[in-house]
Amino acid sequence: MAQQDTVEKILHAATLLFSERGFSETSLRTITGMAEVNLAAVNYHFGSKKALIQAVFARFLRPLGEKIDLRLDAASANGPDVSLDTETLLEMLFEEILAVTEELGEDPQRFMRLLGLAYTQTQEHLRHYIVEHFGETYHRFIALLEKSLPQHTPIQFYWRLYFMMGAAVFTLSSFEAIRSILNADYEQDTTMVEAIDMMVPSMVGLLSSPDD
Amino acid sequence: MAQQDTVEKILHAATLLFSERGFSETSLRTITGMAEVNLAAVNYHFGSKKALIQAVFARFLRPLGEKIDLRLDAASANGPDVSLDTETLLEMLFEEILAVTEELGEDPQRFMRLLGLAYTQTQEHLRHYIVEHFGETYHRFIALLEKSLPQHTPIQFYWRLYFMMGAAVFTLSSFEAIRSILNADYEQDTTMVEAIDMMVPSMVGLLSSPDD
DNA sequence: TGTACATCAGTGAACGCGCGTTCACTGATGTAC
DNA sequence: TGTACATCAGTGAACGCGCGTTCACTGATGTAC
Repeated sequence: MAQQDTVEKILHAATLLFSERGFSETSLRTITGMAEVNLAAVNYHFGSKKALIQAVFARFLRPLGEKIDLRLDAASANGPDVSLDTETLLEMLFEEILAVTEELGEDPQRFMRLLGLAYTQTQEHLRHYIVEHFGETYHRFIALLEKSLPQHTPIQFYWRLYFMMGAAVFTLSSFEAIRSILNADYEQDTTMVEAIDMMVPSMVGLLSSPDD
Repeated sequence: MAQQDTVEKILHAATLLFSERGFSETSLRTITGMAEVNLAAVNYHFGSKKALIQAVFARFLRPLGEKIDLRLDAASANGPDVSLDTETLLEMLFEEILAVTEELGEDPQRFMRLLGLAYTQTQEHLRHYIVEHFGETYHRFIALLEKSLPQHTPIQFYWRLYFMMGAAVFTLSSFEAIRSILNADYEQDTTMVEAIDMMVPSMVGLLSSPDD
């Protein structure tokens, strides 16, 4: 068995289990059991549980950052002061999230749940890791989003950005729960793509409605 | 020492520590250490760690439910088909959350963080407990909120409700982090009440903006 | 071509540690007669 | 009023368990001469 098989099997199982249960609720024994590899293989390949958690995020965030940088580079080819509107920026972000998860063969909902967990669970090392490895693209994207909403003061923009992130992370990471309630109470099925299509206009409304 | 002292000391320390670290990341030894009571006192008074987690929520949710029921009763005294507008309902909810936390001598932010954790951490017993003991008032409130937004289909309303809950829980539970970034980047301090004042109009906008 | 050695993915068993829980016990207070 | 008993909040020490990590080892593959 090639090394990549074991590493990839561990990353896939860890993505699945971490997104379902959280980090400290998931043991290495559960992960290696599901991946059908030896318990010691995690420490052999990654060094520690913390490093495995970071690797799970790097698997998504590295290609996502590259894709977004490419899109922003392409947009700025026309001139140095790019200006994209709010909706275009949000749609671009969701498109690339869906593209990355599809290439990795993972469910996009799992990735959104992981992002939510990175914010809400106590994993200081993880937040540092994400800022260090993904902060540049993040700030580049946020700066363009702010530019697309010139009506706000920086502080108003900042609050609304957080409201939006909360709505997006919470909704997409609880997608399966919301979906099953919709099924039970309204006899209506829904897909992640439909949820995003419903969410983008709401997000734009939330971001662009006038101050006070 | 009267029983209430020990019980209350445990509940206070647990509220503080759970909201900061999460449930499985907080050990009974840490809680009893901070509360300055014996380790075995938790199992003596509450029976188990799970029961302690539920008691921490009951301490907030029981009085909150009672207060909201009273407010809704008072509003419906004028006639059986109450109709309150969206903003009034949201303001009422936040007012009562602030009132309850003040009476308990706890920081409202901790309570919001606990609510967020109840959604995002794996604690099935807790979600069952909350629905069982607080579900009635919750559904009564949501029904009135839906009534205040007649322009939406039930499904549209349902999605927007989730967007709003995500934005509220995420923002208020990350309040301290947001506050310190605002301080550092914009040299501006902010309070929880100001954040809520800024949030309510955004929430109303998010809920009431037209479909598609 | 053959032999000796190095590299490296992977393994099985054990390590110490912190966890939630249990249990026999204490000592103060209240109750019955 | 005095004595025996019951109740109950609280305690100290130990329990077994699952955890992340470590370590000596294996066996296959590649490299040097």
